[in-house]
Amino acid sequence: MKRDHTYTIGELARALGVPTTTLRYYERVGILAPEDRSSGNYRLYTEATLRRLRFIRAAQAIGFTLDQIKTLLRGDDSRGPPCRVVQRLLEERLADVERRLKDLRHVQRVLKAALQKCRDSDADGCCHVVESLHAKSS
Amino acid sequence: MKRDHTYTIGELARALGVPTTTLRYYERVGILAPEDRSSGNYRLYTEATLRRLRFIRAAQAIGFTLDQIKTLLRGDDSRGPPCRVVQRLLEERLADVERRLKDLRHVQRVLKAALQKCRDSDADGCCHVVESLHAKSS
DNA sequence: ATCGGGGTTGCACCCAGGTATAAGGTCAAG
DNA sequence: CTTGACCTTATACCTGGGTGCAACCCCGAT
Repeated sequence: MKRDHTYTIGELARALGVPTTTLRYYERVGILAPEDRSSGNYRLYTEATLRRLRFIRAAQAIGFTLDQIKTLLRGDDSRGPPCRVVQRLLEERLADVERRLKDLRHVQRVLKAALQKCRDSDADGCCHVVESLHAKSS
Repeated sequence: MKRDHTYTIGELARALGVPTTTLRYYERVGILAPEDRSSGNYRLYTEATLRRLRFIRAAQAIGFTLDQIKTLLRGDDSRGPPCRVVQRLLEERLADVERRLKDLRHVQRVLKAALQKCRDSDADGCCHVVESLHAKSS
């Protein structure tokens, strides 16, 4: 086990392919602080920060906002976790995703129909798109 | 056929459930202009504007940006349409939607797995969410 | 000692699609 | 002829997740 290994901001950035500016931004919005500062006032990060950052990026990919991710992480920081809160967040996100899936499937159908129309009326003026986009739901 | 019927901005807004401010915004960005002005300098819209607005909202619901919608509408305005352009826009949008569907299905799986884990480890500390979110793709 | 490639700060700006506010003009009904 | 609902303009601001810039500091190699 490597103990005490620290990263500068650039090293952390390279490790996860995140711009350094973004890491400073994360600090500004209070989601990812460096563990310490070097003698020369450089930010110093540890393995723990690395894991935290990895989680943040994964959660972002899932569609959580940084604010929500903060909440998810609070459950990690202060054990005696607001597990309920975390679970609710997951459930809400899942519900969102499923709504979104439904909507997108609808959109997919509409687009396919529009394209079909477009291709059918190839020769003539074509593109009666204006008439053919009738999405009833969002 | 009702000819010449005009709408004030408020009437148009009510007709489609769009705030008047948004209609003025649409004018600013050059996507929906009033046909004329009244003696008192009120914006006057016609049936044609109404149809155009309906299209705009439908296209937005499909996920097109206002810029893209402008392009779609250019094919409507100046006949001798850039039909190819319109078709390409539809195809690109469809491809986007399908990518997004794929991503969301992945997200759905990850969330379900995380929730399952959360529910399994009900009694203990619970919420090993931090470990369980491993979305490899966006 | 100096040079290049790090790092630090603060502040402004980007995107899209609006929303808010202020200060005033118009119009129909009572 | 006033009241109230509606309209006009201009300008600034909002959200989220950053990006860009200026001006300066730090550190290791030459």
